[in-house]
Amino acid sequence: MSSHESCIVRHFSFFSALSDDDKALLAELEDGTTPVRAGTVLWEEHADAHEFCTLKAGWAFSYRNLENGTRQILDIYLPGDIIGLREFAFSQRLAGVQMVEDGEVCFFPHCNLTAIFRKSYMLTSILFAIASRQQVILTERMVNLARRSARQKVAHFLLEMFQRLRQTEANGSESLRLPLSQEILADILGLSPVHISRTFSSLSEDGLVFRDRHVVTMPDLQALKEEAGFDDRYLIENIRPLFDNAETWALN
Amino acid sequence: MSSHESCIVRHFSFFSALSDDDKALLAELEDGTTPVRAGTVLWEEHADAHEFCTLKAGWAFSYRNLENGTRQILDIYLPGDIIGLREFAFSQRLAGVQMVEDGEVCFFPHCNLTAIFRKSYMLTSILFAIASRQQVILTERMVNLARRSARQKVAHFLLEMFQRLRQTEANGSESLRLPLSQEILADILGLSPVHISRTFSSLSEDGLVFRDRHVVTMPDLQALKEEAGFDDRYLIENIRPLFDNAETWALN
DNA sequence: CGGACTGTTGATAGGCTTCAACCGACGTGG
DNA sequence: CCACGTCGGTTGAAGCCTATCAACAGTCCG
Repeated sequence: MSSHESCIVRHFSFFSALSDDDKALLAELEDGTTPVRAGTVLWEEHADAHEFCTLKAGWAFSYRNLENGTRQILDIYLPGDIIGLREFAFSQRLAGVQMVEDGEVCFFPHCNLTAIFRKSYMLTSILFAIASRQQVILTERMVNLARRSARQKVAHFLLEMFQRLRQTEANGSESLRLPLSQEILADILGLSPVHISRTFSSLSEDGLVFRDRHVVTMPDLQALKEEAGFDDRYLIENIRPLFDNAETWALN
Repeated sequence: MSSHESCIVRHFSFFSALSDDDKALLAELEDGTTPVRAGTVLWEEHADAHEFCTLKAGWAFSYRNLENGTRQILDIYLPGDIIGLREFAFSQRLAGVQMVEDGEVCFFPHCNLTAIFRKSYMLTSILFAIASRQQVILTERMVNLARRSARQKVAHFLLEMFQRLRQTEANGSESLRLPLSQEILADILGLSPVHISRTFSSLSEDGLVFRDRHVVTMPDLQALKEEAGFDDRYLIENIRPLFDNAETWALN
C-alpha cells in the first residue's frame, strides 16, 4: 500500500482489498478538499441534507442540542471516516456536526453514494459493513451510557478511541493524542464536566490513566480493560472477510 | 396494497414503491417460516453468525449481558423488522436475541443479502435506508439514556414504540399493546425495575400514562411529548423519498 | 391451595450534579 | 514586557435522583 493512499482508501481496505476501479471511484468522493478551522460547524441540526462529507484531516463530532440546554455528542469522527452516512434516509439533518480542531473535509452529494451502489458491488458491501460497524460502536456506547459507572465510562471511551486510532495510524505506544476538552468528554459520556475532572483524578490516583493536556497515557491497558469491561471484539477480531476475490463488480 | 402482503414488504414499501420483481426477491427472505415460543433465544452472544432473520410475528429484543451481572437491551424488534442487520460485518454475534412472546421468524443466510446488492439497486438503497433509520433510532436512544430523567426515559420510549407501531399497523387509538415486563423495560432504559414501577406511578398520578397489564394508555400525547422532549421527526416526516421511479435495477 | 412471577411500597445509601470559588495557561493589547 | 481577560480544569459543600434491599400484594397456573 503506497503511503500516498488517502485515508478513506485505507479505511475501506480494512474490510477488503480494493481493485483499481474501486479506488478510482472512492477517489471521486475526495474531490475538492475544503480546509476548515477548529470549531467550524459543518452543518446545523435540522438543516437540509443533500450531501455527505469525508474527513481527510482533523477530528469532528456530531451532536444534538436538547430542550433542557444540555448537549449530547453522538459520534466522534476521525480522519478517514464518512460523516453523515447515518442520515442517508433523511432529507433533514438530525444532528449538527462540528470540527474539534483544524482539518480538511470533502463534500459530495448523496447521488455519488447511490452511484456506488450501481457501479461497485464490492464498495456497496463495504459501505454496508462500515454502516454495520458504526452501529455496533453505537450500541456499545449505549451500554456504556446506560450501565457503567463514571470511571468505567471514561476508561471505556479512551480504550475505544485508542483502538480506533490504531486502525488508521500505525503507532505502538501506550499514549494517545486526545484533542478533546473535558466539556466535550462530558457531553459524550453523559456526565458533568466537573465529574469528568474528578474521574480522571481518581483513575490517575490508581495509576491507570494519566492526562497531560491532550496526551493521555494508559500504562496498564490490561487492568484498564478489565475495569472498563472493555472487550475489543466489537472493534476488531471479529470482522468478517467480505469476499474471497476482490474484483469490482461492474455493469456487464 | 393487498392485505395479504407480508409485513416485510410493507416495511420496505414505507421507503419507496416496489416493483413485482423486488417483491419476489423479498419474498425469498421470508421462506421457511419457523414458529417460536416466548422466551426462545434465537441466538446467543458470541455464537457464530451466518444468517439474518426476519420477524413475521411477535416481538423480540437483542441484549448484552454485562460483566457486573446486569443486562442491557439494545433493540426491540417488531413484526416486519430484520434481525441481525447490525452484525453484517461480523462473523460472531455481538448480542443475543430473544423472543418476548410467541411468534414466527424466517432465517436466511448472509449471502441472500449480498444477492440483493447484486440484483436490485432499489432494494439495496432501501436496505441502506433501513440501516440508516435504525442508526438514527439508536442515537436517539443514546440521548435518552445519557441525558434524560427516568420519567422522560419511560415517556420517550413509550412514544417511540407508539410511533413505530403506527407505521406497520394502522390503528388510531391512544392505547398501545406493550407486552414488556417492567424488568425488560428496566433493561432497556438503564433503570432498576423498582424505579420503573415508581416512574409509572408518578406518570399516572399526573394523568399522563396509564398501564393495565400489557396495555398502555396515553390520554394526552401532546403533554407527554413535551415532557419527554420527543420530536417525531427522527421517525417520520423527514424520510426522504429515495427515487422518482421505482423500477428494479437489474443486470443488463 | 400453593408456588412462581410480576409489580408495589418503604427505608437507606451512594453516585453524580450543581453551584461557587479558585488556579493556571494562554493570548491579546497596551 | 507586563497586565488582564478568558478558557479549561480543580476542589469543596450540599442536595437530588436513582439503586438496593426487603417485605408484601396481586395474578396466573398447575
